[in-house]
Amino acid sequence: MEAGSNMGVSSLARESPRRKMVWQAWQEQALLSAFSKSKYLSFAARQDLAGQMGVPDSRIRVWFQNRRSPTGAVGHAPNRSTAGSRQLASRQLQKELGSREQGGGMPSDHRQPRTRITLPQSRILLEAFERNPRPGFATREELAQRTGLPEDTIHIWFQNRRARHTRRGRPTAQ
DNA sequence: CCGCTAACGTAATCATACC
DNA sequence: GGTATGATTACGTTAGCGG
Repeated sequence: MEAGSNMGVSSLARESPRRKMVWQAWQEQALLSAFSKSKYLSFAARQDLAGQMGVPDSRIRVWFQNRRSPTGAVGHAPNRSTAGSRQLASRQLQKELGSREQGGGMPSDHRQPRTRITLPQSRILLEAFERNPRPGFATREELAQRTGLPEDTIHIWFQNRRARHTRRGRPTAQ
């Protein structure tokens, strides 16, 4: 399976992840309380909770993602990727949030507003991507400094970039 | 050493900016 | 309308903290 130049992961030591969050008891209670009300948080609600707890909102998002996982830990369930369930979940979120809204049609705070990455910022990220498509926390922080973008946005940018430009890249005439 | 779970990854999808 | 791409989801894996 290996022929030396594998773009692979085995020999490429992964950079250090972010330091693992350790919740205070009162923070965990706040999270549990919010989760019991709804398994999903709008962007506004997530920001609000993060502000109250004094933690980055990305940590709240990850906590909810992990918490939503069946048994909260994963490990089995050979369930195939059912596109239907994703759509359903999205629908449920929309419905929950939508039911509170009425006639307004203000989808603004459901999702984080789209960040508009400028060309100079793109150049910095692209250059970093060529050096290492999976930067660790320290590198992402450095890029955040250099670009002025949030670290979380940079993390997402790399995920999207890997998904769409790494392997079977199809620039489609560009 | 080991269990729990934050952090992280991929793939698909939703949503929006831009033409 | 179609394309590009940022943000969110489900689901699975990796790895750090603390017992």
